[in-house]
Amino acid sequence: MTEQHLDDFEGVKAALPDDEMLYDLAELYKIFGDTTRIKLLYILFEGEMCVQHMAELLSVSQSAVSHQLRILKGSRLVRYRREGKTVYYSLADDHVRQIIECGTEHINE
Amino acid sequence: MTEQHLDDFEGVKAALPDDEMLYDLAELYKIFGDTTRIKLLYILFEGEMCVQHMAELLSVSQSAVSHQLRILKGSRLVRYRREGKTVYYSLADDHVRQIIECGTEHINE
DNA sequence: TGAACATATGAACAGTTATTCATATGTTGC
DNA sequence: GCAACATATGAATAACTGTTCATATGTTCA
Repeated sequence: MTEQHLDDFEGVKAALPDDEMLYDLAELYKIFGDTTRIKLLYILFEGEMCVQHMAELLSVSQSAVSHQLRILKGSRLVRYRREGKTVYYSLADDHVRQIIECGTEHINE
Repeated sequence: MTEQHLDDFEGVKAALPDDEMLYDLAELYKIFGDTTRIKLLYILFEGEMCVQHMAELLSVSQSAVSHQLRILKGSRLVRYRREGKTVYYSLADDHVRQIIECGTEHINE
């Protein structure tokens, strides 16, 4: 006996979000798909921190951290404020936390 | 006046999940960070579908779809059942939906 | 202004990844 | 067994990505 499967191509096609949104969504997840960036975000869960300290804490070069923060900034996942020579980064909002919690649930299934 | 920022390296370090979990988490998000895979998952939101139909629907080669399904299978995000020559894929559980909804919220902020 | 420091950025390189092509595996019906 | 079909898979290639190195920008203080 045959189970039900999708034959209505047009119906399914219509249910798909538009390409732009699918692209944006993939771009967002791509950002979480790197351990350095994930670590940076986890650090910022604890509060704000300057670039050099993040670099030291993760044993990564200052340049690498800066490059990654640029990406996080570009996606509006983090904010920053300058205080003299130092720049402190922090989470932009609570979305990051939610997204990471979502993924963590699957991992710890 | 100085705002509060993190100085307690050891404290923050202790708050970080272990490397293995951070790695797994990044690997999971990496999977969602590709438009073809996101589209496949969205299709499966509607129900189960065979490989060739997915390929046609997305205008991607059968081989490409199969390769991507392999990755999705590997992360236990999709299931499959064989019916004769045909293999039908479907979502493994509701985690996928939750994770994607989480990301969508940030996009539509 | 100039030295010292913190961060940002461009170019180059190495490693990774998605697709394609060719082909193998697996299933059905003759 | 064999032809036809559906799917899976390995190798090769092109595109993308993260890090490093060198250097630029920006800030402070003397």
